[in-house]
Amino acid sequence: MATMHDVARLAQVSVSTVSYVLTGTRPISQATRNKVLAAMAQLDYQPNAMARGLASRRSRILGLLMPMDERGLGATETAFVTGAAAAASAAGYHLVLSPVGGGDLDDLRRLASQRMLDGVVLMEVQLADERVTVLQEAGVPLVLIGRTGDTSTLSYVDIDFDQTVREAVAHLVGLGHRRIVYVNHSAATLATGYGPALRTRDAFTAAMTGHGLEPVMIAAEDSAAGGRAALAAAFAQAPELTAVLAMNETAIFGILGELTGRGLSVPDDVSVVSMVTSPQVAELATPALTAMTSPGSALGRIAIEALTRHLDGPADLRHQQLLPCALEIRGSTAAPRSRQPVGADK
Amino acid sequence: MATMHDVARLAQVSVSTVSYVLTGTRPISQATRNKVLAAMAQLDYQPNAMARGLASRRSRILGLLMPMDERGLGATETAFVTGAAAAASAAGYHLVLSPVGGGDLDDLRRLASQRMLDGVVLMEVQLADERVTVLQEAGVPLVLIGRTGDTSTLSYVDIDFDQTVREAVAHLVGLGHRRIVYVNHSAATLATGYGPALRTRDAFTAAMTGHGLEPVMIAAEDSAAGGRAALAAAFAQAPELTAVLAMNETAIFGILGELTGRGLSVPDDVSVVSMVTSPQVAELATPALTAMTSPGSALGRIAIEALTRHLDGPADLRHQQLLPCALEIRGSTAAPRSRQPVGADK
DNA sequence: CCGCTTCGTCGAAACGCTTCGACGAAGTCT
DNA sequence: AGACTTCGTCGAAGCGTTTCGACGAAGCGG
Repeated sequence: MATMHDVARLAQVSVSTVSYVLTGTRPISQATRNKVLAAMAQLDYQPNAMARGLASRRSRILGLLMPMDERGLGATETAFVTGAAAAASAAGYHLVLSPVGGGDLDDLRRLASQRMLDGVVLMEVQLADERVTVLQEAGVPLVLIGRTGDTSTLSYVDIDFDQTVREAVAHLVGLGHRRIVYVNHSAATLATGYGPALRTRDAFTAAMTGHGLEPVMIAAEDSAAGGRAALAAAFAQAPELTAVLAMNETAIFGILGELTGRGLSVPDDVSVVSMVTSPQVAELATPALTAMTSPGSALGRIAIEALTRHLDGPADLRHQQLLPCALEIRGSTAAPRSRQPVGADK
Repeated sequence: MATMHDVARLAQVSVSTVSYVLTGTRPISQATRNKVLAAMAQLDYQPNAMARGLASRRSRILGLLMPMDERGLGATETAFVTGAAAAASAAGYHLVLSPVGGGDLDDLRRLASQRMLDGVVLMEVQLADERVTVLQEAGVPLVLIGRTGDTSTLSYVDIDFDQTVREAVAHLVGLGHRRIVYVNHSAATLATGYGPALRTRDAFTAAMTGHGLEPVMIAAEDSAAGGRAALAAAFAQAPELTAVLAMNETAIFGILGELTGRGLSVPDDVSVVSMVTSPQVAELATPALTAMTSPGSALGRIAIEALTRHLDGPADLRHQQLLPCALEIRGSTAAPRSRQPVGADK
């Protein structure tokens, strides 16, 4: 493995000159640069990342910390990752994904204190998230995907849940639906302070109230069975419902199954809108789901860009941005059969 | 940020003694050790990963290289990851996930040559995989999840597709099915030399032939639409089919939808077995799918253990191991209606 | 044609750790 | 009791970079 010394010797320049060619920190004449470059190519030289990191005190590695639960990464989260990876690579950083579970707070502290990561993007942030505290104490530059409760001091990118819910409700109301049920994540998830669940809940209430309608929300376990149970609960609370708005990507298949099981057709009897969903998942269902498509890769990209800007630029500016989901109409929404002049049988 | 010198000064020992306490490379008396440990605690000392890596020429970082396509990680792949992460942590290594796409061969070469990774686990290996070559040339210790065509020189862990298919077919045949169609990945995927697709194809042919039955295989695009098309093709080729064996986790929902669309019920009219599937996905469908459950986290764990053993132990032993999937019977398989004495209407 | 910048390069000192050889102080063997 | 091993510790030499101060060589205005 060739070192800088080897390159310097072959090119007949000093080691520091080689370093300047590599980093661009000081001007180098074209002639010298070419000599050095040629020597590098000839020796197939690759700088040693550790030595570089030690001397410069920056690793050029960014961490993307994501909790990995059993359920796996949905296409939405994957889009974060690919967007982030592309942006990091473009900015000349490596991106490493670290599957830190909730229990690994010490592990996280260690990782952060070891100066191995120049900065960190944190996914799936809770309203009160200890990881944020740990990272801040360790002095690691930080950007969130999601938001804590107190957003004032941190950089973040997040989905604009308020607008997303408002649009979804508007779509349904525009079709003529009046009785709309919102299927959220589980009660347990709500209790832990999971931001998206909480924010969409409030946004739903506000949107429905704004239309003069009564908001009905059901909490569903993140499973197909949870979706089925939620739908049963929904019919119990609002027998005349004509539309379901679902936040829970996992439960949605249970909801659809239960609907079919009750002999109800989508979208003729009940319309379904899936929130914060990727096109891939929306297409899995039959009929394909009308969904609010999450701006997945853009979120990842923007987070990384904010982070690198913070690292490279001198300014310690805060970046705070909300992105709405886009309404994509597919086959699971239509005007309600019973009150619209579409085909008033039954 | 405290350094080793600070600790040494406070504990009134030499720097090397502190290092020996940390690494256990040489014996240290209990008294000295306690002094050092106390000093570390008092200063909240954390060793600098870069300096450590530079001096010891090992980063204690392992890479898990996984291609990230749009579709996201299924629960199966996620299980690899969590299993691997747990094993790495237990062995005192960090695990970083690197989403290297197919095009990033140069990127991979750079990563490997920069001595930042002590070793690598490679996922989703093709039969002829350039990444393997690149990594081998860079001299990075390597374990595969999956296999290349020539398995002789490499360490790997993989699913025992042969046995898995055999068991699945045996289950179906045991129920009385004779006309079984195998829905594989797409023709394009097969053409790229994707091992699982190829191996299951051959295993299916062998298993069916072994039962004196005719193997029918359909290639399906990895999408719900692909599944629907595949089912149509299946009925064209084998109108009297009573069972579907599917390798394609994405297409399976299309298959089920199309079955329902044709007025066929699962499992009464057609039995469905999903291969290499996680319980979570199997439960999404209605009825829940009988599936061959992949040994996900075990695969990840074993791969990492093989890698760390290779790194820490002196031996350059090869580790080659196959794990079968476990048959989990749920609601999507039953005896075929038409030829079994169950209820011979229609 | 003389001081003054600017340019391009060099040598050497970090960066924070591991590891090697050395060396007293004990213990062990004969 | 002397010659030999351990045992526990130290000092110093790296590991392969970056970065700082210095310094000749040009280039420039007056």
